[in-house]
Amino acid sequence: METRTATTIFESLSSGWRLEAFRLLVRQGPEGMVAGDIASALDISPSSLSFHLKALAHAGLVSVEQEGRFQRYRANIPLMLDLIAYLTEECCSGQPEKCADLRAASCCPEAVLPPIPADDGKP
Amino acid sequence: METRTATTIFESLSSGWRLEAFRLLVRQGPEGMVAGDIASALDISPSSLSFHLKALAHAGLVSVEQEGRFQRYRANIPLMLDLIAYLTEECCSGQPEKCADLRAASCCPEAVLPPIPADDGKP
DNA sequence: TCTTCATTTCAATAGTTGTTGAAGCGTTGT
DNA sequence: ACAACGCTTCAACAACTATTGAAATGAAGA
Repeated sequence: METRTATTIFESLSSGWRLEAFRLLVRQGPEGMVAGDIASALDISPSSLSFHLKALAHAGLVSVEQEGRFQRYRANIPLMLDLIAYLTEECCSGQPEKCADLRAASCCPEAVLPPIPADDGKP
Repeated sequence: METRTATTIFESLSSGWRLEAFRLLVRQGPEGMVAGDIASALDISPSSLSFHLKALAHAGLVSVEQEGRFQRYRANIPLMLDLIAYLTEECCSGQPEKCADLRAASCCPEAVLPPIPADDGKP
């Protein structure tokens, strides 16, 4: 992933409204949600929500599909996972022993960082 | 994690300089890096770097320690992992079958999302 | 003590972001 | 055709963010 792509995504998650909207859509899964329902759930004006959804869509974090007179939004979960991979890749330059303590500090680290490769002694 | 905390972190990763600095520190691991070396590595002015490191520190993503006349910065990896957990929690409202296709779309999804609990038929 | 060095702080400036309410656009139902 | 609906776009404005270079701070060595 390019730096530019990642910063655009982070920027899109840097507002409370946008983060809440995205999390709502992640919770909703493939079903997604139409704009009006998101606005009701977050208690935000349609115009303001539209502004924020546009930023999320521009970053690629949500997709839109027209459905009659509604606009249905869905979270782009694969992109979210790519972002996480980008953020965690090359942690401690791939020297797992340096990472061990840091990994242990989180509740379920092995679910998040790439697995520590077993050292089989080969070059 | 509170929304406010998360948006502050995302905001701190929404600039190219800050994201590059943080990734550099993640790669560096517990050893960290002094400000001057970060500035050289990124080819940025000390004053501008200081501004950006301050934002990362304010978000809690990096820590600083004085070392003689140097300032040593280190990535806060546990916080990074907490953020990831916050972002991925409750994906598809915990109904894994809805998530299956989305997980499959990423290169190594089981390393990133919480494991899918086996359905043993119990209530 | 005086100088040098590493880094941060400050002030000025230019550019960007978010909110509001009104207007616009396409879709649906009468 | 018309009105109602759902949503987006627009313009104006206030608030915030980043960059620059100069000045300040504080530690180390002569």
